[in-house]
Amino acid sequence: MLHIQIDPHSGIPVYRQVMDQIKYYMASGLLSAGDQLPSIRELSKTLSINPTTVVKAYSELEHAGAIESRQGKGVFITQSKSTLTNSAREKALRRLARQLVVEANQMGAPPDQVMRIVEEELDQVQIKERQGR
Amino acid sequence: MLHIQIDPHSGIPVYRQVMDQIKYYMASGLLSAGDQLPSIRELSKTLSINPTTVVKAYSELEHAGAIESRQGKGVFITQSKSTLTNSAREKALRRLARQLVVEANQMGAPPDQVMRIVEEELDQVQIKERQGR
Amino acid sequence: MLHIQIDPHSGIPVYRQVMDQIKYYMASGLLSAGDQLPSIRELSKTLSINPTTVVKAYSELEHAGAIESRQGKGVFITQSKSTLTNSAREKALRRLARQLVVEANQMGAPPDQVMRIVEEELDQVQIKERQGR
Amino acid sequence: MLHIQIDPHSGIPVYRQVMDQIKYYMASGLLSAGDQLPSIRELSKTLSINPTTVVKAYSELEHAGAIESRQGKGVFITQSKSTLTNSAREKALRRLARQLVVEANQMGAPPDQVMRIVEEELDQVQIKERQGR
DNA sequence: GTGGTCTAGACCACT
DNA sequence: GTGGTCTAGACCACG
Repeated sequence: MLHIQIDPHSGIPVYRQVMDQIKYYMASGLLSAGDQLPSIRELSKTLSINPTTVVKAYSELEHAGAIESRQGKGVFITQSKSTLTNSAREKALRRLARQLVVEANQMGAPPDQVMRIVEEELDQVQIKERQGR
Repeated sequence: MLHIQIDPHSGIPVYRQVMDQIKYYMASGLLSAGDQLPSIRELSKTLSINPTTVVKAYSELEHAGAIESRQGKGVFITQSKSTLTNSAREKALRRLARQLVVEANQMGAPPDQVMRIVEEELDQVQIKERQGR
Repeated sequence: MLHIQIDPHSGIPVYRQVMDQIKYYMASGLLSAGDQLPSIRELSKTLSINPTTVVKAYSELEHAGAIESRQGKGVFITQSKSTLTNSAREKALRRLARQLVVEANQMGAPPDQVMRIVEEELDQVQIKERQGR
Repeated sequence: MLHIQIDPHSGIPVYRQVMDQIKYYMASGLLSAGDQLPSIRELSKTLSINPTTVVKAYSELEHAGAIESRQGKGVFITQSKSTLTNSAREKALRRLARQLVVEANQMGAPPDQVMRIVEEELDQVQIKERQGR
């Protein structure tokens, strides 16, 4: 049973919130390859959102290669071998890193703090991954 | 003279990019209370963007209390640094760091690559700041 | 002015028909990098289909890297540098090639005919590409 | 003994894959008029798919006049080859070829690669056919 | 039961 | 004006 929380006033699109939380569960090992996700109808009822919003979240995740939907069967986590080129991957990560760094700088946070936080987040993913197996 | 760079392909709204970079200059000390900002007409011409986009950026900044427009005189900085508490700062950074880490995990990028990219981006900001002063 | 024809009884999803025809126009050089596509509202009215169906076609094309949509400006053809790995590309093409070959075999079409048809289609794309430049 | 292979990841509906491969065997002469097909129960067990999926494949084939089910006796082939005219055949193949070429263009794959892949797939079908006889 | 597509219509964000 | 998101509800395809 997946615990996803939606904040309709956050300004972040609802389908994005769904995607992000599923990705986080995957990174932290609570969801792994082969696991079945809640059905579109079920999740939409649980979250009190429109089914098509869930459809959008799921199909974006499918585009990203994170999940796979099978007609009449359901939606499943894939063992994603990335189909992105190295340069595309680097570029995407660099954009996120820059966002973090600029925000930190703007707030006056020292580089050490940024590195510490990133390390901690990396560890959390690693640790949970080990637990899951 | 303010060096603002707009990337129309970044996915971030243009008015947001303008705001962020002005806030960034305020945080890094290049702009401080009392300094005058370029006029709407001037900035829109320099950046080749729509004047109404600059209007939106300025009015959001004014709403946030960061700048003040004085009729017929121009737009001026009213405060020079962020007022966030330490814990709020940490929380905001952690959100961005988590996004980066989760995305990296998704793409199968190793932790080393993430750390390397963050370090590189941190260095780059430092360099720019030194040049600016 | 783009001439797109929709056959609602073909069994092929409408958004797919839109995508395929735009891709074909790109391949044949009638649309090239930088060109603006009809707006969502305009195209939906022209084709007498729902705007969200056009949205779906456009956003799938954007995922494929073929087009780019800019908030408040419109939708434009990109100069797509592929972000797919070589193996993913080969795999996708092989699937289509297999479909063609199996269908041909099923119909009793000789290999020569298949090769001839593929060459002709390749030529058509090539020729029009040269004309466009 | 029919060798049918199902790929649940191909995106093609399972019942379609079953139909296509039976038609393929008919075209290649491995199945001819009067031959008996495996029972629904047997085939569904062999392929590890749902019996209703086999029912759907068989009934579509029956509807198309390719097979005939005789109550209590089994399912039999009624015709052994495609009845398409040359021009219809050419048209169908051209549609598939165009799809392949357009997609290749989209991904920036050179014409040579397309030709190479088609040749390889043609060869592979030939080999299978020879082995079957 | 499952997911896939489409419609009609609304509101928001951006330029 | 542009695209982006969301809702409500329908029908079809698949297993």
